[in-house]
Amino acid sequence: MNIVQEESRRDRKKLQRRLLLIEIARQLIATKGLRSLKVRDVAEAVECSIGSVYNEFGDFDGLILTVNRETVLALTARLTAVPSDDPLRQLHGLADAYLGFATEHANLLRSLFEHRMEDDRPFPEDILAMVMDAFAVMHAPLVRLLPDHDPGDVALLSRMMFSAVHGIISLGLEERMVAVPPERLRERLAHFIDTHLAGLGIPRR
Amino acid sequence: MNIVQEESRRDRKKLQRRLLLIEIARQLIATKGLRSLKVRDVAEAVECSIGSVYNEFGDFDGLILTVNRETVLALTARLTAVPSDDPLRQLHGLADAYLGFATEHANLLRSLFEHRMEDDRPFPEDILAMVMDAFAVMHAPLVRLLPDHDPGDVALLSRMMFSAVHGIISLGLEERMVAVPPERLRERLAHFIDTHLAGLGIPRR
DNA sequence: GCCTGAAAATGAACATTGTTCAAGAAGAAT
DNA sequence: ATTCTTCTTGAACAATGTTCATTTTCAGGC
Repeated sequence: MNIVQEESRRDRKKLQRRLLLIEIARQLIATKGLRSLKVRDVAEAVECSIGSVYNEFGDFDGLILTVNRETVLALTARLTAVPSDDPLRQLHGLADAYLGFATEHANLLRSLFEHRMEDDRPFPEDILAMVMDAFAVMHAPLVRLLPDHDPGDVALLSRMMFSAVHGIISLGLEERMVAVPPERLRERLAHFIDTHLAGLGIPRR
Repeated sequence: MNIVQEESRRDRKKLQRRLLLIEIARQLIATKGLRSLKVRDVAEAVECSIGSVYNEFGDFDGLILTVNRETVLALTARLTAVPSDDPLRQLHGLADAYLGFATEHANLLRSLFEHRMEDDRPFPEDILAMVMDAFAVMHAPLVRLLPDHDPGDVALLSRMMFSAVHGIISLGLEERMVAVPPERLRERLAHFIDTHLAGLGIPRR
């Protein structure tokens, strides 16, 4: 046997199907919500047996977590793509990017934040770390805007600011408990950030 | 038969059990999380049949929603109890009160915000309204602090501010994705509010 | 106290859905 | 072609929400 990983026909098919399973599951979550996701629906859509889902992901949570993992990655990618030339504009861009992502992928984001593990099984460390990373995106621009502040304070501030944005958006987008009208959300978010920055001593432009 | 509601023995027992069912369900949610709540566990703990749970609440969601309804009421009571003599102190008190409630009843609050209806059944209007009410508690003190602002703006601002606090707390309390260390949360929240108020032109004390 | 009709309680049976695993199919190695 | 490993399958099982025919309870009238 070759030491080098060979791309056997079997492996290719297996990977292919793994990707398909994830894609189908994602679409089902995105369109009908996490609660409506059923193993049998996924298996049928992919035209494979129920057992194969288990072979691939261990259990149903495994599939959900895989989708959630990719959701954080997509979110991070979107946040990272925000131009960083101007720190002030970057902060607004980050809030906008999050709002955009939350609008387009409401159910996927909900799945990420609302999914609970069975029993008391621990939440996967890697997803934790990825979410933490995503919530730290405001750190860099804030460091540039507040060069004289204590680094620890800025680190905390950046996560709080993004958590605040998250709270405003996630509640604002719940059609059910509209804390803020959607159409105004964007401008209001920008205003909110400006106000907070002003409180930090950064002049409005 | 009397027109006046008579308190028959039957009615008393029924009400008694209804209260017990709710209490048990609440404790189970509070200690083991919404996902671990099972009809059979509740029925067994109350020593009644499964069917009685259905007679009382229609379906399982009905029981959960009843618990959630009482959770909003408890939250609102706690927020309303915050002294309102000094608007600035009141704002801090409201954030503290929410933090306290979220700390003591983490799972109940999660149940309120994370529970999704089966299929596409609509979320009960009354709970929506109650949550909206709870999220408007910052309105009164902000009106006093910003007497010259547009009333509509203040209404939006108050909901955004509370949503922000909600976001910071709910993420901060997730042991799993600690955006902000719990012990610092309290002081940091106060600081966050002060900064935002400063941005609104209200001098720090 | 007994009878009777309405209301409630019961829990076995059913429906849905996550999970397991023995048997078989498919492919790789020789 | 044969063997050996690995993967796939889906029937069976387990857990859990839901229903409903039957039984029990009990208020009201006699």
